[in-house]
Amino acid sequence: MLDPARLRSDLDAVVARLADRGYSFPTAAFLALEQARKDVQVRTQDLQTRRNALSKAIGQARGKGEDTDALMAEVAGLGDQTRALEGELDRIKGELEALLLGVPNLPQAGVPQGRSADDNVEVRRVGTPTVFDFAAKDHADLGVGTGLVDFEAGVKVAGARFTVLKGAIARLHRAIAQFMLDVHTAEHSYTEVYVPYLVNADSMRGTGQLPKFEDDLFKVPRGAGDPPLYLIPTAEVPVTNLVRDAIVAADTLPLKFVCHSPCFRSEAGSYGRDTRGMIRQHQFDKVELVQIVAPDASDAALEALTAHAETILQRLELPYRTVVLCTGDMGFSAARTYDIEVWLPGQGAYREISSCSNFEAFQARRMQARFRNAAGKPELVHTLNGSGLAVGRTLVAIVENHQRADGSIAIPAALRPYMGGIDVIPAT
RNA sequence: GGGAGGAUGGCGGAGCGGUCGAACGCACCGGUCUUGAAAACCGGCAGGGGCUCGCGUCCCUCGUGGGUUCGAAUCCCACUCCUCCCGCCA
Repeated sequence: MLDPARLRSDLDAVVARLADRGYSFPTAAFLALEQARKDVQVRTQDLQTRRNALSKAIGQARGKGEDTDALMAEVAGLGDQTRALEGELDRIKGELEALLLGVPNLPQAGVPQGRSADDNVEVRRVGTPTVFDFAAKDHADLGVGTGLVDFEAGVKVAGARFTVLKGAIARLHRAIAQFMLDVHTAEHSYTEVYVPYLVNADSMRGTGQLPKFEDDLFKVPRGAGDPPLYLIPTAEVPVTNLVRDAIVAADTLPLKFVCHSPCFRSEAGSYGRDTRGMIRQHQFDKVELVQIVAPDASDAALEALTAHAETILQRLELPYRTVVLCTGDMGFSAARTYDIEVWLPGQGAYREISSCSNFEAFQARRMQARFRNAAGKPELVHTLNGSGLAVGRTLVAIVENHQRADGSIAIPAALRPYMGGIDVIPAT
């Protein structure tokens, strides 16, 4: 959520910056609501003041044994009037909040101007696209070729966009996650956390998935009277919400968490896209990096977090590039985002394998996540997160980049300790 | 699932329906004292919001939501969560 004070004091600049990312701020509706809010709030508070003063006077008079009939007559009806106006104020504030919850974050200064992914700017490229002296296959063919990736079983058990892994490929999947966790905890000093995979609506609202993107989520209804839960689309949600409604001590910052979890996405609206293979699944694993930092530290933290994610690709000998997303391609809650794209020979393209963002105070304001600053006053923290990395897509990248002419797959050296020492997954 | 108790500021913990946003203690901050520190003493110290150039001032918040009342931390109802006991399951 944007800072309401800034919206009031600097509306034109905010509207202009939102337009840069293709969002049209409902200025007229906002101004009308804001005017109504101000008007009703002042009247409400005025009534409350009078009611409180008279009530207090009644108490004092009673204490002295004086007659209170005159005061009682004066206050008669004030309570009802006040309650009516309070209800009106609540309604207006609710509308205002609903409006603001639908407004995306402001891009940082320096984020390139653009409308789509075509306008993203490459900031570095590491390694070179893998070349083969044989006809390379994509991961779907390779996986089926090993007999260890079973797309049909996934469809039978659950449906489209679900996949079953077996044997050495299932182990490779596990090895990738273990490796990432070990690197981030041991070398990058993140604290590993295990969290719920079903969360409540407050958590989804805190990180920005609700109210606007409910269609992207799997919603789990419960018994009558119990509110629904939601399957997490990323560990970002439960992990970042650890600091919701909290005031943390300044000396505990930065908080750095790493979390391996499954992620569930409805993929509504992506029909027909990436239907082949396991690039886009309803369920996939991800190792997520989350940082909670002081505001003045968030820019540097984004660079560091992105580098932590890139380390994994380097260790796995995978070529990649890092791009900064343009204003028009950024996610709803982000102020600045780097996407890390791994080279996929099967597609002959770089494909997203990690997205690292600084949300500044956008999520913190929704969550009321604060720290006690040097002045001793609560102040909103900044939140960041990034994939470090998506496990399923890393599996795809390894299979495709480390394939051999006979259809077997070489295991990168970094993963062999996690694979019981084997260095190749043979084709059947 | 059954029963009992509880929820108050960063923490602990008081609070006959009326000067209670809340005693007291701890923690924290500032000061006096001290070579420095500790101790002692003095003072400060919840969050959010409105109006105001500012000094200020007003409103809301004692788990959440309703209700009673001129007035609710305090009374009533519902809900949530926590603790303990019994049962059940892992």
